[in-house]
Amino acid sequence: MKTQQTAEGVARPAGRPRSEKADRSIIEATLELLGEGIGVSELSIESIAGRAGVGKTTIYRRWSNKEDLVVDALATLKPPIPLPQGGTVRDDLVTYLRVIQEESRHHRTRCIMNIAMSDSERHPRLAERFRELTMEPRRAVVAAVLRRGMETGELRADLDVDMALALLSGAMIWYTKWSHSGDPQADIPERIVDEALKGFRPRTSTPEP
Amino acid sequence: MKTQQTAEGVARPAGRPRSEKADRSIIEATLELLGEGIGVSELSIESIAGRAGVGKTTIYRRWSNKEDLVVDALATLKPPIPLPQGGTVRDDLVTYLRVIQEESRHHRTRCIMNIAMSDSERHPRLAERFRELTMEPRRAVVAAVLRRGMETGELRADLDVDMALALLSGAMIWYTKWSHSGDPQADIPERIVDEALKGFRPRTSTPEP
DNA sequence: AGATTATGAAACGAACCCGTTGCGTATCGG
DNA sequence: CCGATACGCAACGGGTTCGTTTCATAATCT
Repeated sequence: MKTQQTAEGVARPAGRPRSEKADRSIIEATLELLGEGIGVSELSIESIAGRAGVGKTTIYRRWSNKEDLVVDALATLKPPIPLPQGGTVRDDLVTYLRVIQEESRHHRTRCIMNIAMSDSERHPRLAERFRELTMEPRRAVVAAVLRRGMETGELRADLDVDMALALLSGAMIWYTKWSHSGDPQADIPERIVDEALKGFRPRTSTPEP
Repeated sequence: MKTQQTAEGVARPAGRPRSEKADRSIIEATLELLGEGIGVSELSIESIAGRAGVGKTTIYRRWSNKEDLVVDALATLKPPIPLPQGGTVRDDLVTYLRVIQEESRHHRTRCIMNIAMSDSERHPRLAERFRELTMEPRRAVVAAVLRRGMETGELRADLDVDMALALLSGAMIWYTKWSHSGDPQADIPERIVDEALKGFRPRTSTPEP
């Protein structure tokens, strides 16, 4: 096996190197198709090859099965890193939910989300990948905001962070999924946060600063 | 066109009548397959016919396309009508979420839910049918509970019922979807309700009766 | 009996998609 | 130049599903 050291010291096998352009166009074609609503099971290697302007051989040489390809494709999705980190906890939460709401307007985002939610049973690796790449970073960001609020006293000191996260994110998902007839509803993030902060019970005195 | 009046006064065309047994087995086979995780797009008429022990002709004679069949199949799903209507609002809400949680343990329910959430883009008629058959009745039940609480003073008089519903249901869905590694988490309904009732902000005095 | 319609089974041609192979060409190292 | 590998393309045999048609049989009404 003949190899050679490049200037950066990376071993390279003999022969024509693989085209990075082909790599990118395959991944991009995959994401495009998924973003158009094609489910993982309906996604065909042939359609990817056609969309990418690439021979099927080129795909099979890189990935042995469809799921591996989709996993790698999802891995290239960079989360827009919604880092509010500014004013009050209330404002940071609203900002965060606004990002989620804005994302949900993009057809592509909704389709990817659908894949993550529905194919989690049949494609656990996909679900896991999506979790660690998209869900977990955001969860951490919001959790940090909540914990800051618990320290400053803006939130209850005994708040259940996980549960608060579920209430906020769940409500946002609920509205993006079942908002009837696609009405804009621009103020949903504010309303979610305010309702969650206040709680459902009446309060006699308002301890807000 | 020769017809005849039956005892109930229903007009009947000449010739061999359609088999109601075939009707039922086709619908049931459809629901079985969907309940096993087969998506609407992967669902094939041939597989339904095979499962139902029926010729494809018999299916095509009744439904002109797959979506119509699935719509009719979903229409036969009776919601278990979770009607708490008993003690405090808090207990009724917990009872309701417990029903949702219990349902989400059944594989069939999860699959149907996935179809309703994911195929809503490509099959709006399916989503609409599911909405009016499953979501709406439950929404009405919980809304009634919440309104009762607003009258009795157990809940804030200015509570946003829709938003409260989104927070509760959204959080429950969130946990059923992303509960890591399938841990039981039997107390989730209580925790959701209590956290939602209390709200995130600290309170100085507790106005509960 | 005779007319009429439904049923299940089988087969049809067409369309996809699978994963693989062969082909001529392109791009690398030596 | 030569060996090696990758490329796009076309074709392969094999599979599934489509929607339709044909056929012998079954059920119902006149």
